[in-house]
Amino acid sequence: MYIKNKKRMFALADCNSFYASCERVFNPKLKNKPVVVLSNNDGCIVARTNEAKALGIKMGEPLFKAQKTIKKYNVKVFSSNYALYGSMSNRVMKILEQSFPNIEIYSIDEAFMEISSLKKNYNYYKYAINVREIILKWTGIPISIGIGETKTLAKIANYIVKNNSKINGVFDITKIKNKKKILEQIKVEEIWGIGNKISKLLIKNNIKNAYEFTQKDNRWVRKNINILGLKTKMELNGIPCYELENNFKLRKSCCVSRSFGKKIKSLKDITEAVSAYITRAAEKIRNEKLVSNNINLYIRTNPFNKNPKEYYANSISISLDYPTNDTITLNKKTLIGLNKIFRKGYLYQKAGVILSGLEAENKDFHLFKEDNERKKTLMSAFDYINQRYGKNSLHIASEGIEKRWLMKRSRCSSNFTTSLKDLLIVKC
DNA sequence: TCTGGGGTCCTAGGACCC
DNA sequence: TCTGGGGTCCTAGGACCC
Repeated sequence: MYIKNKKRMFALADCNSFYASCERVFNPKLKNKPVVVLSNNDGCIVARTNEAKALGIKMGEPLFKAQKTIKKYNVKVFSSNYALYGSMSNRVMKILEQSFPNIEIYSIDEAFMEISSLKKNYNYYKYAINVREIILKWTGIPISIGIGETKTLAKIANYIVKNNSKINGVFDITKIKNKKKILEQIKVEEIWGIGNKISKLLIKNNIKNAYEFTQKDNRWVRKNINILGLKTKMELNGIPCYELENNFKLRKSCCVSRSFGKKIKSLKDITEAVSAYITRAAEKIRNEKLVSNNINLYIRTNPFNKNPKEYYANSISISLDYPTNDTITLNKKTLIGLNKIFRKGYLYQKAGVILSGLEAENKDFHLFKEDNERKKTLMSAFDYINQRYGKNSLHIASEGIEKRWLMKRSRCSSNFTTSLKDLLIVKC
């Protein structure tokens, strides 16, 4: 419950160039150097330090397109190391949680905080500066904090910090009563919630910046964009439409998908890959005590290939007879689906499985109860062995041994925070 | 030659019913 | 020849996010 007329305040903390900053923490030689981190399969650039941004390397750019610049300026390149980033993220989030009572962890490197409940006349700016310093000192990760009357304005404030070297890590947009000048400098495509499609539509209608968007008629926005567009517009005007979301919400789907390290042709190789993906997905939902009602499986060739005769993509939705998280049941069903959609003669590039219709495991499950209990015991043993002796110590036969489909990951740093060997190296 | 992965929400349109 | 209308529910696809 919120007191009417009380000024609302949201803060957004966002780690700067997060993945690249993580690499820097454990490799001081990277300080002040251009660094980029790649997506899975060493495909695209997904994190860049300011030095790399200054060289004109774009977010999401395929590695091969940036290769020239990388060589010329000796940019340091890393494969993504999610074990490391996940553990660094936990450290940052712990400090934020201790500093702010109402927090929503929004992504691996971002968190929203509702700060209007802090003391009256509190100096939010000073407090945020202080938290920022603690995080930098204790984890080595630099962050930016934006403060605004709504989540969208906090995002804008954060954007301003990141794009203005004179601002020292924190910007409070609530201090600016007339926001016209500041919003005029934000291009529509930089607004949170306005993506590629909608920004093009707005520009076509002569709306080029955030201020012009705030001046547009509500009915026009509702009709030509959608309800979310209208909410975004209202948030820019300082009217909160989005509250903090609680972090314990059960997820609704679970996806495991990968591009293959090499293009693969045979049903045998795809079977192995798909089997590994569904096994991983089952593990993930078991870990969260969820069961699934539906599997969606898709396979495709390279979508960038211009020759339509060489392109094939298909998917299949498989309803389960009863909700389950049993690896063996899920594997069987998925592989039946795969046999239905697989076509010979194509070079496949990617496959994925999505478990949906997720619900909490029900202990009073009557139908198939005995069968279910037996499977559950087996899966517990399966998970125990893999946790105790390392990932994939035990796996099911259809995953295969050759694994010709495994992704590329040629420039990976060590798991400094999780492996004992690396911890010793860091200490020395 | 080489182009990521994992989520959420909204909406249009089809299926079905009376 | 003439062939309703309105409601609900579900799903696929599209848009967005990091």
